[in-house]
Amino acid sequence: MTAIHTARDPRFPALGVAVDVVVFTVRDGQLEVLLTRRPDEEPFPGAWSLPGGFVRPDESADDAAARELAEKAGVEDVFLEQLYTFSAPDRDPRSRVVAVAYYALVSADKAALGARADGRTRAPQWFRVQAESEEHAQAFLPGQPPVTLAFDHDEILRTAVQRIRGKLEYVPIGFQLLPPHFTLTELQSVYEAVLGHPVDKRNFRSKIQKSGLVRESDAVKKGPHRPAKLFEFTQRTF
Amino acid sequence: MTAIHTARDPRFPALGVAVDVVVFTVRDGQLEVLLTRRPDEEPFPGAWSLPGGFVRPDESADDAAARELAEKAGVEDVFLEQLYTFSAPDRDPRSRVVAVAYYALVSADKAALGARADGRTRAPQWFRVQAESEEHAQAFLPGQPPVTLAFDHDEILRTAVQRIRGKLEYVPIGFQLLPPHFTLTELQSVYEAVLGHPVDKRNFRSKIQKSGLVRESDAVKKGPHRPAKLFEFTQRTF
DNA sequence: CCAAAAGTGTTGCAGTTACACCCATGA
DNA sequence: TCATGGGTGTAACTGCAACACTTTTGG
Repeated sequence: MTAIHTARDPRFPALGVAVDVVVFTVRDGQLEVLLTRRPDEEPFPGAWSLPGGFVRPDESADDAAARELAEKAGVEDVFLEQLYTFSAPDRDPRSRVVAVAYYALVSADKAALGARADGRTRAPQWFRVQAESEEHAQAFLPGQPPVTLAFDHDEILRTAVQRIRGKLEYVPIGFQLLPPHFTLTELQSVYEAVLGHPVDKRNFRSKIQKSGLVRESDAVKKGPHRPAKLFEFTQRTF
Repeated sequence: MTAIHTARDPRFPALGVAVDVVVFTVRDGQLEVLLTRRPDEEPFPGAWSLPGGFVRPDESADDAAARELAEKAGVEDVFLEQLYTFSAPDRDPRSRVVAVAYYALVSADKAALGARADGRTRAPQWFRVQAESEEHAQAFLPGQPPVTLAFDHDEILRTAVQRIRGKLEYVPIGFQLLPPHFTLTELQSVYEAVLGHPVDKRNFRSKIQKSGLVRESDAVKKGPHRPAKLFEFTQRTF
């Protein structure tokens, strides 16, 4: 900790730049977020926090976020977008760290592969997101009270939930949370999980079909009931 | 330049955090942006650039942006919002600098007070913004070709123009660009300048009046024609 | 034949667009 | 009286919300 107080170029005060990634998935109709456990050291020993880490000298923040996502969640080539930069001088009690926050959308099938442990942090874990109002968002495990996240990560999570809700209305990000083939009911379930409220089935289906964003495939999903047509995106990126 | 390579905490590589502020105003129906001239030293000697500077150890990026705005544009208490963080490793050829970009909206009456010079940089100057398509935005002086900005500031400017256009549609930021009392024609002119295209007078007026965001005052603006009613915002903040 | 989920249309309302003329004033 | 910008209403259209029953399958 003393090293950072050595004499240096005054334009570069002792200050770190980190990325934190809010990784979302939807599983069983529930919005979930990936959290990692902090080591048993100050600050916030053992607390849950968003996966993140310092930006390396030769990489952009975007690169760093993608790297963290690969390391902590084990996923690549997913939707990843910058959220906001958090820079309160005391947001990290040890030293000055500016956090460039990102959010990622991962389909449930990819999410299952991820969540690997490394040496310092224990295995990351998926938490459900509870966000009844616009101003609150909390992570919790079923049957347990919500957890309080380290640093300002509760605020980052809240900001991320607001962002995806707003964005879902006019950008087709819902597709990012599904495998290549999906039923319209599954797509609707994703929308409901993100928005936090039910949507009308007939209106939803007609809107989606009119949008031209999905194409009917010839496969069906079977079950102990009427089979559902499987759809696919007409374009993978937007 | 060597100082930043001294041994130090590895979590804090030699890396600076700066803020750049895209200060907009609307004057004579034209969207304008404030630019400062770089000193005659590398990199980009004498080039025009967005006002900005390094974040100090004890201030947040928000604070730094507000400070830059006060120092370079001479304005305080204006609309100022974070835009995006630019972090390509080579965006500053000298050394690693991450830029947290902001955009500000200043009314033309306040803008006239600002634009002061300091020792290193010459007096900042207002440039018009040309942005016919969504993908291009350039600064220019009347009768002159567009200027190429230093660093990645052309990209930042373009991002800022996209942002205010998108935001204007659903957030009443147009008011930030006007003095406390204004005519509906002036407000319409601000919208047209930001959006870059004309809007229908009758539809605009009925939408604004229905919104409840403005209140008719009892003053009028005179001229060599029929006097126009002056309006005021019903709320100063949103 | 029963349970479970899939699938399907219409109507009313609200918001948006397109559009042209008269009004009040100062010079 | 003329030039200048201020001010006003309506009709067609489009998108969104509300709403309930029939179909297909496996067990």
